[in-house]
Amino acid sequence: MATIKDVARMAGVAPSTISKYINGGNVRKENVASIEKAIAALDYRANPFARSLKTGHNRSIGVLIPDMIASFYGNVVTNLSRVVREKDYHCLISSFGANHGMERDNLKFMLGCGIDGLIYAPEDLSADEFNELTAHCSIPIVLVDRIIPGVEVDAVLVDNAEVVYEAVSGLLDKGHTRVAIITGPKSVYTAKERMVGYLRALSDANILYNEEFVISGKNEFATGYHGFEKLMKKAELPTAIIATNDDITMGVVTALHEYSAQIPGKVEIVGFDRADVCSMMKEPLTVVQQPEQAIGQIAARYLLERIEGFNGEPRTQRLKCKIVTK
Amino acid sequence: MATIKDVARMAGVAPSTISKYINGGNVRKENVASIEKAIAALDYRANPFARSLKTGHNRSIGVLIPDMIASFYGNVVTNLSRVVREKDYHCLISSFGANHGMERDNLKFMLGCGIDGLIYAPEDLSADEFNELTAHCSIPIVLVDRIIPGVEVDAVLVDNAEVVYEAVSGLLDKGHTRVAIITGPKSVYTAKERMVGYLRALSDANILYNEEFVISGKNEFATGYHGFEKLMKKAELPTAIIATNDDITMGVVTALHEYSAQIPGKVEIVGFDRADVCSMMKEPLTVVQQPEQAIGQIAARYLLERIEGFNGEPRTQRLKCKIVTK
DNA sequence: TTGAAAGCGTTACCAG
DNA sequence: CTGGTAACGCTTTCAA
Repeated sequence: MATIKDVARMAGVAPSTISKYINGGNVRKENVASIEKAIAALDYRANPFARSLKTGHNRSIGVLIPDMIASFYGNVVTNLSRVVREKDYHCLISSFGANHGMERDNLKFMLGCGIDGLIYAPEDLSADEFNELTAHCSIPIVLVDRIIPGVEVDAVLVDNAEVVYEAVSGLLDKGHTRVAIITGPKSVYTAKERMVGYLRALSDANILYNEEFVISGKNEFATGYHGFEKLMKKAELPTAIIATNDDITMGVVTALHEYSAQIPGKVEIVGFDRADVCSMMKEPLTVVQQPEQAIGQIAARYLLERIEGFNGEPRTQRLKCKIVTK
Repeated sequence: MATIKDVARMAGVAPSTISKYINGGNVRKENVASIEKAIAALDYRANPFARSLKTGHNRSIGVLIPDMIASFYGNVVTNLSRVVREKDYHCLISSFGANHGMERDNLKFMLGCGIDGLIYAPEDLSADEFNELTAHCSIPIVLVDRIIPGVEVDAVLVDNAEVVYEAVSGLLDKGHTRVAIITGPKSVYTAKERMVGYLRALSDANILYNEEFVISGKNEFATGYHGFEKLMKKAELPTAIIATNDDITMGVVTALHEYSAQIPGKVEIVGFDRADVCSMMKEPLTVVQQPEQAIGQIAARYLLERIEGFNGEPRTQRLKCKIVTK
């Protein structure tokens, strides 16, 4: 690769002049011409390492998420990267597959790899671990989707408990009395909050909590599908089910379709995230739609503000989810 | 952040000794002790920019894919990152959302950002553009899932045409004569190859190609769902449909479930990728299962070999897909 | 085994 | 507006 010196030599000016030109300084017209020619001829591109060594930043942000298979994170990341791109930043994305060791490991790498800031959806990290890992690193961090209780940084979340409360209350208002929930791992922040909303709705309606109607498992298709099967074997069948994750929802919907002929009465489903699916189905499916676009955009903005020097108190943005029925 | 000099001062040795220690050289026992203490006390981590500036590499590879929402790429990337991690490399992942400008842009950034190698699933880049962009950059590149005709680098693909030929022939052998296909954009390499397999199977069975039975659209749920609806409005209904992408498959399956009561006769579906779904459905669904794990692993290995100096002829690995029915 | 010194490619400063 | 010089933090060399 050509270096700035090669360009300088070819253009007949000093390296510092090239640098100035590249970084938008004023350079005499005739020099501009020869510099541009030399850069084009040599296909010169500034060495990012050398530049970052000098400037201390490299216009890139890290994104650390549990997995890249869920449509939810895919959408968040897509929107987020659009915002940072506008400011000429780039995204380095890494996922840790809901594996605790890998989560620590990736976080460590991200913090040490020279990014200017990090957007992070934690799965299974304690506040102590977080503080230990980030102690000596000065880049700003924004948490998305999930928080670590006790960690005080900017965060962008949704109103998990509230929207589930609303959805379940809606079912109860319609006359359902046996509402089941199929939800994610008990260790995951969002699953916990959603469970809280479910329990509170039941309790506010004076309905006794029935352990049989609570199924918790990994955030995946199988949990929803098998969860539905399990529920349909109970002595008393639930008449409604809320699924708190997109993959779980798809599993429940698929199972419902398959078993519907054999089920006495109807089972009403409330799902999460897959508004695209729900909008197309003939049988009305209600889903909780998370504002993925806003989550990504606000998280990106928070982070960029910090990178550019904002130094105020940590902010927490709780975004409202929508409940959509077709 | 503490620098190597700080550590040296604290440990009472020279910076070069610290460097040697860090990089696995021999250091006197007593010095090891004080060095370790100093590193821990200062939470010292080598500045990656400075290190890379010196060594010319930074043990990271780039992964550039069309989107991060499809489960296919999610799985490929997950497996691939496992392999590189074993060799202590890290992945920088970027997606371009099937947007041509962004694809060029991201490729450019990736090539200039200092990674040691790149794994790339191109969507819409010509050989000329590829060659132009990579001309002056010396890192190895491995193409996955899709190739750019005319570009000679390592590539890991699946036998798209063959497996679709086999799947469609299977349908024809069963007696189906009206087999429809719902497939991705005509510009995408995999969609083109899969179409070839479809056409060849029909032609080998002496069945006339019927334009009405070919639906092409974006690789998404809606294409499958609406495609199914469109097909069911034809004067002559297809008795089987092959969907050449995971999202399209989910769309078709969902629509089938919804409309099945109103459809005279049965419609058999062959889908792509979502073996998890198919394994759980009671109505048998056939899917083409791509070896995502192998794709990721082999691509990673190819790339690491190149990074470590292998300099042989470009290799193309065509992996076999499996057709699974439950 | 150790450490002084040179240098990676860039930017920042300041004198011209 | 220009260019020489110093410095960023690290690794490498080589002499001690």
